[in-house]
Amino acid sequence: MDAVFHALANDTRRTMLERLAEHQLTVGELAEPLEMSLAAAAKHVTVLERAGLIRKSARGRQHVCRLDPAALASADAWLRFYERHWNRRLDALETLYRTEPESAAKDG
Amino acid sequence: MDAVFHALANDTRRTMLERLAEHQLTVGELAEPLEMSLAAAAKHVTVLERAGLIRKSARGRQHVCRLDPAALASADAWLRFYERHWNRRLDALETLYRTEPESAAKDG
DNA sequence: GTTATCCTCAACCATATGGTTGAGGATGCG
DNA sequence: CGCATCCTCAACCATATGGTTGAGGATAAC
Repeated sequence: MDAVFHALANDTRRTMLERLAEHQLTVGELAEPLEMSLAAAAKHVTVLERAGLIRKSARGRQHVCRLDPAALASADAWLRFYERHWNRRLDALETLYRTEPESAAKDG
Repeated sequence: MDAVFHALANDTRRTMLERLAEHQLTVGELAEPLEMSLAAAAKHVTVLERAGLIRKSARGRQHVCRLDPAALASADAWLRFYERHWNRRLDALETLYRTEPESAAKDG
């Protein structure tokens, strides 16, 4: 889970995922629009792979990357689970504002 | 967005958020169960705060932390948006398997 | 006023991260 | 074969991260 969120915590890598949501792409294709070396881009790909967000397979000398939604689903599940709590808190706060504005203001 | 996912990419901080989903807590209360110094825990709190995930307010010498769901909602929105694409890809892949197993195997 | 408590801040350290370059393996092409 | 291409690997560098300790500010308690 650390690895998944860490992988998502970088705009280059999120952009890669966005592009991979459309087509599968080779490492070179992923690197092409980026203003960094191929080696640097390949490192980002490795981070995504080790987080389980993508899979790589060799096709000749090209390495094709495609999305693996399982890890993303687990991150999503984490957020959704706690979202329930947050919504509960927000509802409670809203109720508090309606009934006791001063106390609610103190709370937040 | 980088900051939000970075903040989530650490188990100590996710645990803090889980606890804050239940009650608001002081920095000391957040630090108490952790096997690290108060200063280290306070640094984690700062990371959460700078990501916009929590808000801190002074109450005497205690600093009370409570969840701010807005940033979490944005992370959730990102995941949900791309989830649509992933699901579409998965559906397409499934269809491909039904109609052209060999070609589908090549694709993944 | 004095002392204890809660927390921040600054300095420091080890390791991780994100980039570079250069070398080289494996494959495709003429 | 000989060479170009795609990519990995290793070494290196600057900076960030996650922890420590020690000092100290602000507030609470006596």
